[in-house]
Amino acid sequence: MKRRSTKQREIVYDALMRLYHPTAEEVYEYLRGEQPGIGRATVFRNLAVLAEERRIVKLFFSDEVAHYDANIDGHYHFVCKRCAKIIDLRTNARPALPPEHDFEVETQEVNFYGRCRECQESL
Amino acid sequence: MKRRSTKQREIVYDALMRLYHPTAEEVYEYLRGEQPGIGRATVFRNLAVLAEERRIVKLFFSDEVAHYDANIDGHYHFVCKRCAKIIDLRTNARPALPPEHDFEVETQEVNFYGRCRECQESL
DNA sequence: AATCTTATTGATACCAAATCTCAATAAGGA
DNA sequence: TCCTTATTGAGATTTGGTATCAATAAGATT
Repeated sequence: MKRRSTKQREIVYDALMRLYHPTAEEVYEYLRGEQPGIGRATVFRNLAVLAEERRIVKLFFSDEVAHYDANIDGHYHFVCKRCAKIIDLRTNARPALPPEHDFEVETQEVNFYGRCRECQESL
Repeated sequence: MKRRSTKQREIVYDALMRLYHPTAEEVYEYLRGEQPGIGRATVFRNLAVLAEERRIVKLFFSDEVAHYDANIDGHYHFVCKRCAKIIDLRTNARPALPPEHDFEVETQEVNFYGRCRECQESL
């Protein structure tokens, strides 16, 4: 099944570059503003396609909703348990798989959960 | 709101110790066998309570369903993208947060995605 | 440029995981 | 034993995401 390049796919990709770790729903809401007529399923589908093509990254945190990231450089994430902010952590270190395993690793993710600066005072 | 200890909560915890990274639904199905009468919502609720109390760990992978783990020692996970197996990776290394951040880290997770041994041959 | 094949779209229906509601039950302190 | 109220179980509801399908359009072939 040869893949075609479509206007909608690039619109979704462009939107993602302007948003910070949005969910699919958030991308859709954002685009309804600028591109009325775009379908919900189209947004969800194209995010999946883009992730499969490795142009974007699909992220999973404890809120149980997929988030997307146009930044495909390997980096960690910090998630605040109180305000739910997701923050990029630049790093060059990356955890290695224990060598005794025969796994073919394609991607990896490192997530930290806790409290961001602003939320540390509050209960 | 003082928490009470209940029979059902311990039943859920015991079940989790016997299962390997189950989803809440799988715990429920398992318990319906041994403890008919236990409610679905009760299983979901108690898994959440146990995770909040840090007696178990709630895990998030790319299948977008929460998994639970009675092993609370810090360890990594490998997820096979083909057969969906989740495998514990023992390790003593743990990634550190870049020191310039003011975050209070409570938990962290490290996940690898790829192909397990048996799935490397298949398309 | 006209034509053809079929990937993609958008509307909608559908599904499944998780949560919410609420009357009945039971934990555990008085 | 009595009281307060956290917890339970059944079922309804919510919600993120997927499947269906006729209409559209990408892009290869004449």
